[in-house]
Parts: sequence; C-alpha cells; structure tokens
Amino acid sequence: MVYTAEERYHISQNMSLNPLLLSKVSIKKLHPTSPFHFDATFYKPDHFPTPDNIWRPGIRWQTMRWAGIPLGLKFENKGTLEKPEICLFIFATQPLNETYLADLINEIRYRYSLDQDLTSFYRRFSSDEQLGPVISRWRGMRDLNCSSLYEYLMIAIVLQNATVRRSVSMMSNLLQKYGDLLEFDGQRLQCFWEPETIATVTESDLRTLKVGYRAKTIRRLTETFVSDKVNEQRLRHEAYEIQRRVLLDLYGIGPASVGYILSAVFHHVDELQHISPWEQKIYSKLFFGCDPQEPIPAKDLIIYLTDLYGGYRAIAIHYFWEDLFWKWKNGEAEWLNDLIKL
DNA sequence: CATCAGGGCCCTG
DNA sequence: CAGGGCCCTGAT
Repeated sequence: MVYTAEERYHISQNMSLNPLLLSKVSIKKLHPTSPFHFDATFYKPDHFPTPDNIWRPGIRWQTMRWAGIPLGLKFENKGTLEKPEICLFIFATQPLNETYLADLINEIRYRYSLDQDLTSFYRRFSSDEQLGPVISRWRGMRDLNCSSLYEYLMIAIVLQNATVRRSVSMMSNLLQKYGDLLEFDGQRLQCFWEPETIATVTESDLRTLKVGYRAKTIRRLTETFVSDKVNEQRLRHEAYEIQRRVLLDLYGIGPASVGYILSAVFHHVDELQHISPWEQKIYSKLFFGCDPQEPIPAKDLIIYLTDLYGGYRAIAIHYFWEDLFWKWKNGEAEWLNDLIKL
C-alpha cells in the first residue's frame, strides 16, 4: 500500500500508541439505489484528510462510534454503476447482535445517502450545457457524510479561519488526545470521541492542542450535546427552517458551517443561502472565467445558480465542485492552488 | 525581526 | 450592519 504524505503523518503519530484491536467481524451486503458511483461517493478530493478514514479505489476504511461502541468499517465495491453492491465489513471488539446491526445499517444508509434517488436531477440537467458533461462524468455520485452531527460540528470548527494544514493538525491533535485508536483489517485509524468523554475537559486543556480560541466553542458545543439540548435524531425529523435556526443558534456556528451541515448532514439538495469569499472566487472563475481577485458578488452568484439549478442547487454545486477537485487532484486545475490555502 | 491573513463567527457600537 | 478581535502558523 502506498501512502500519501498526510497518511504517513497520521501513521507516524499513531505508531507510539496502543490500538484497540477489533477482531470480531460481521459482514453485510448493501444495495444502493442505481446508478451508484462508488469512488466518487466514498472519496471527496476537496475534504481535508482526517485520520479516521482512508480510501483506495474500490475501498474505504472508516471508523464510527455507534451506540457507544467503536467500530471499524470497510466498504468494498462489489458491483457496477448500474448494478451496485457494497460489501460492508464491520469490525468490533465484541460480537454484535442482529438488532444492533440492523440499526447501524439504517444509520449508514441515511448518512451515506444510499437510498437517494437522483433520477429527476439527471433527467432535468443531463442536457444542460454546463452541468450535463459533469453529470455524465460523475453519474451516481452522492454527497458523503460519514460523521454524526456532533462530529461534523467539530470538523466545521477546526475548518474556520485556518489553512488546511492547520485544520489537519488541530483535528489530528484532538483525535489523538480524546479519540480511540482502532486497529482493524490492517489499518490503524482514530475513532471520534463522544461528547461525554470531553464534558469535563477545561478550555486550557484544549488549548494545549493548539486549537486557540476554538477551545471555547468546542466546550460549548459539547455541553449542548451532553445535555441533549440538541439531539441529532430529533432534529432530523424537524422542518428545514427549524433545523436552520437550531444550527444557527449554536455557539460558533454561522452561515458558512450551517450551509455545509444542511446539505451534507441533513441532505437538503437545494441548500444555497450563503457563499463564502473563497467559494465566491472559485465560482467566479469556474462559471464566468473571472479573475478570482475580482469575483462576481456573492448575491449575484446565488441568483445565477438559482435561475439555472433551482430545486437542486446544493447537489448541482456538489457535482461541479467534485468535478473541479478531481481535476485539481490530477493536476488539471493549477489555478486552484492559490485559492485553497494548503 | 515584524506583520499579516487564513476554507468564520462573536460581539460591540 | 460594519469592523475589530480571536489562537496559531507559515508566508512575506
């Protein structure tokens, strides 16, 4: 196995620690709706790398904590675009009963959008001048969210006002200190902590992990979940406007983070209320060929995207975005280098 | 060496 | 509703 620089960094950080060995395996077959693009769904070149997962074509290893039990998941592609099948290996320290597994599979189907039906999206835009070619390249791709809401909030916090390199370091420090190192299927990956685990941690404890002023935010968000003031399962069943308001009321969470959460975590395919400056520059160049230093005003971009892709704005943007970042990963979009702030 | 801005958000005026 | 401040880091 050949590792990237980030993976080698994570591995070297993990070498000295004692992993929890997950030796019991359960195996389940999953059948997503068709078409299903395994690699474009299970790997997002625009996500900053975190040591809780690793991807290779046809395989994704991922940790997950479900009902308090740390798990190692291995998703293996066993099907085709038109006849999808995923073999899911579930690693744990103990055997898992069928009730637990059924519940887990339900959660995975929800988080990974395995039951999503995009046929109306494809029908409407497959001959669109801009989106059509992108759809034909990535047909069957879903948005990916492996995390719980709480975990996603932690990711959003380390993302804010930081370069990618620093986000990677903050996330890695937090996982090493408060997560659990798991070993399964020859991989060593970190598993997220539960809110309860860091409920009594002080702000200065967190600051030693070089998260800076985010320490306060991490504490306040954690407290919100420990006290069950916000509950992910309940919030899932609320209306869009309620979800938006609850999320905006969270300390440290503003319009940029909320937009990501509503689309990725709660699967709202039409979410587009906010375009942040770095996204604005990229859209201006992508859709209008503008110099990123003189971008189109964000409100005009929203009007433009709403006119063209209303009803499916988040998923349409996701397709454009991933298409662009796959190109960038393959060295075909060098102009992005200056805008990504690695 | 100092200064600055970064894949935001809070708080103040 | 505009703008300063926030932790820390690497770029200049």
